[in-house]
Amino acid sequence: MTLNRDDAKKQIMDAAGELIEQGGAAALQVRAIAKKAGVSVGSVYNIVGDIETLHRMINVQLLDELGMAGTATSARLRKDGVTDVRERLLALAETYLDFVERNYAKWSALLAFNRARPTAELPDWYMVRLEMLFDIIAEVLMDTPLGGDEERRRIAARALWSAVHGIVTNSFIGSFSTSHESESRRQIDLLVSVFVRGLEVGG
Amino acid sequence: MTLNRDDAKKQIMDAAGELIEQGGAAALQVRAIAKKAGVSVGSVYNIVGDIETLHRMINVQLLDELGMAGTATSARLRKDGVTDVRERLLALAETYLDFVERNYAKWSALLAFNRARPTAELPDWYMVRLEMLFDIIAEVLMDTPLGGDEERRRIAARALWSAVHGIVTNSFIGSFSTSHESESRRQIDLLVSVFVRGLEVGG
DNA sequence: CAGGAATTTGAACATCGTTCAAGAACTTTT
DNA sequence: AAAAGTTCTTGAACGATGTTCAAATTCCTG
Repeated sequence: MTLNRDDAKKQIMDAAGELIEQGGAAALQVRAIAKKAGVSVGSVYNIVGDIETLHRMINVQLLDELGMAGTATSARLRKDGVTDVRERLLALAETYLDFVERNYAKWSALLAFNRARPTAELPDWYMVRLEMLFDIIAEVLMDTPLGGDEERRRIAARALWSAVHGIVTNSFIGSFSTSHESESRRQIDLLVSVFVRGLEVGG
Repeated sequence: MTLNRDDAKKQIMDAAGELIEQGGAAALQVRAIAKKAGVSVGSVYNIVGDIETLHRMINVQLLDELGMAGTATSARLRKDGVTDVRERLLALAETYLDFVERNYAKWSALLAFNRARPTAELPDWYMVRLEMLFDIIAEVLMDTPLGGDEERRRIAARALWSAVHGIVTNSFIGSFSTSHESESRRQIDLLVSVFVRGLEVGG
């Protein structure tokens, strides 16, 4: 019994994901993928193209999962009637932090993706998904003095998301073993709290 | 006339830097390095170890340069008698942004460095240099209500630095071609301004 | 200048991503 | 149901990569 194309594609994606989780982006090797997925080396190329494309697909899948996690948190907050901006931003940051913790190897591989010199072409597969994440934050910022100014709200949403992203990334790289969890949580808590207070005060 | 060991090392480092600037981390290949530096393949291994070690050396050099740039800005601000916290933080962020712009390929290669699965061992070559950068920020935060609380000041400094780092990284990845410059500057300006206002207001 | 120590060299090796002619499997036609 | 045509799968082969190490070369010392 052989696999049809869709099943084979799923097998390859799963094998690739497991390999990254076990050995990082460096472990994403055609022969290992083929063996784990139960197909030949040539089939990997027929089905997913080259390795770079496969890694891109893994990254897209990962960003989509993150987007769904963010959307789910956002919906839960709405259902629970949580209105406090600080609390909602912290909950979303917590969702992001949890996600990176649970998918650290894949996330690290995503960040290490750009090994070739950056070209002028913008990777829209990345940006399109980032926009969705920004929008989740922007929606929360509706309930601040920024609510009326769409442009500034957009800027603030991107800034906040990128800020949390930077904190999480640096904390994980920095002290992976012991205190990265509480360390990044404290940084996020302080940054978000102070930022929201600054928002609610200023004109 | 042959090269002595120190000269050869410098030649190799320079060649490696040029290769990264031209073709990213993927262009860091032994034979290209050896040819450009005027030594043999074996000598590259005798002098700098393997390619990963060489890339680590490039990264350390880069972080040191960034540290020096930050220290220089800090000194200039002190000499000019600039006391406003917001202005000083923005000047430091501008220094960072300029640095990444001028060394984009090398910086991108640094971010793409961790291709193997992250181990429990913390890369102290990275952390030691990051600490220096954090300290520059922490010094500025002395002139805020956080001045007395050393622990919270440390957290805030790391959070701020990581935040700016995240903004710059995302902006460069996002829209490399046209508006990444003004986009990241606006995000940094907004984040720092709101954050400082929140600091000066709250207890 | 001879002899030993240290360094440099590049061919050789293992392994990587990728290709593609040949075979296997499947579909359509007669 | 057999044949012809089409599509897909396979894995050996190719070029390129990081790394090694015996031989050659250079350097140092008595």
